[in-house]
Amino acid sequence: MIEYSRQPHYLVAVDCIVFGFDGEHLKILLVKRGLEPEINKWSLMGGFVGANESPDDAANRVLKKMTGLEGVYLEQMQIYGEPDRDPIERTLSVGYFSLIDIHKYEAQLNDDYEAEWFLINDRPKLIFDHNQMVADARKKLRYKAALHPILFEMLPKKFTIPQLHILFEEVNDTKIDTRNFSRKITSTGLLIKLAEKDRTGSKKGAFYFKLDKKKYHANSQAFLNLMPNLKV
Amino acid sequence: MIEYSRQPHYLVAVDCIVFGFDGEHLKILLVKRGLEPEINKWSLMGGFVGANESPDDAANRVLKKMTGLEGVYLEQMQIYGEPDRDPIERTLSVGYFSLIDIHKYEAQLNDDYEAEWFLINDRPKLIFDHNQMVADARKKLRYKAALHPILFEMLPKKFTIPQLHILFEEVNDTKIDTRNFSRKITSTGLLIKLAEKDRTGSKKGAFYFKLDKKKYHANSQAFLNLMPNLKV
DNA sequence: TTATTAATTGTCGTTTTGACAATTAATAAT
DNA sequence: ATTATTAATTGTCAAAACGACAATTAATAA
Repeated sequence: MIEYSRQPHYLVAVDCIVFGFDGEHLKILLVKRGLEPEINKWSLMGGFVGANESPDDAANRVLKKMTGLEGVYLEQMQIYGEPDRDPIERTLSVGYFSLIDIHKYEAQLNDDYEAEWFLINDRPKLIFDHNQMVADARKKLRYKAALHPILFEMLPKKFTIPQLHILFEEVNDTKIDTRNFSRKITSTGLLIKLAEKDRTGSKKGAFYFKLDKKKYHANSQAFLNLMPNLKV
Repeated sequence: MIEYSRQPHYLVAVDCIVFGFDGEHLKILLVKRGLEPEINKWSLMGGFVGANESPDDAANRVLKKMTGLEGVYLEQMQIYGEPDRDPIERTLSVGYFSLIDIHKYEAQLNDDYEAEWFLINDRPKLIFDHNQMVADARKKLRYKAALHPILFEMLPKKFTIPQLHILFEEVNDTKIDTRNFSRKITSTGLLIKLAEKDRTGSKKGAFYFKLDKKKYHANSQAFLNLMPNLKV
């Protein structure tokens, strides 16, 4: 009969794929690894799951420590558990992907943890299976963003439709008709138009919008169709 | 500095939510637990992740052992890792949900493992957080089935549209217009009409269909809209 | 031959979609 | 001051998808 005592025990870690948007391009936040093996190589931000915390707790803790941010969008992706994925000792890692407003990120932490933002399409090779994690996260981000209004999480409180438009194009790596896009986005009923305009980058200026938080949280589970000609 | 050696180690398990369809109702397969604690209580089928296997491997092994089936639909759901979820020792469990053709299930295994099929809406209380796992799996099944043609996995090779119709209604716990349903299902182009008819249960008989495997695998990632008036 | 039953095919107005064009509000140039 | 320029915004329209609803068909039983 199977008993607990005879079973092998493993290390359990979390790794976070942190996405941000600088107004032009999709970026991810990487850190220089601080322990052996592969010390000083680029990796995702991660850590071991402590004795008194759940994996979700651990991911939030790591994120807080390395970005200064709390209560950000964080979603469990999948577990990575090939027996030999860590050469030192068997470690299973729970992958999370996170969407943050890049401007809220506390830049002084760059120094503390040797963190750095990279263009998603121009990033260094990462340790272990972290490259696969990034690829999976990107795919999942695309999938979710096509159905649910999550990309707002990467924009400041006040944003314009052109900003949102560029972000959608970045995430999906495709061109989207501006006219149809703004109609579709406004028809969700999730945006509240503000009186103020953003004048940087255009003569006419683009109206700021903010999220209707109430409707956003009420409808965060609803299926939308935010991408034209959608084929995954 | 954080080192591997100082970190706590945990047991890692898998638990499978196995869905089946008997032609009328959605069912799940449960087993009587064979080890302490909570021995002889109903639980999901699960097991510890062995030293030389990934969690996916472990889930497949458990499923093979307890149902006799290989190569069935199996999808990672999420990890369950609250520190106190197992009273004996900290154990993290990866939840999987699986869709099988209930008729392929090898019934003699009922005796070997004290397994039993239960109506999804009339099941016993389960141990630990397994009740939550079932609730999560049900939600995820609904979500995925609304977008991707996965419910075929619970039907035999030859099936009729009325059978599929009942299954969709069961999964979504709602009535669906038969006329619109069959139009929508056939318009996916995934079904091949056979010459043979199923004569049980109706005078006219319903044509058998089979899945166009080629298109099915090519389009398994595509977004469909298989549920009318969809609001999650 | 007719009644019955469930499967199947059909109708049609409404809504959504997406390709494409025109207008507008500002600033910069003349 | 007038005009050119630029990007944001609003508009048009045909095709497709959607969903409420009805009629027909293929079999068996009466």
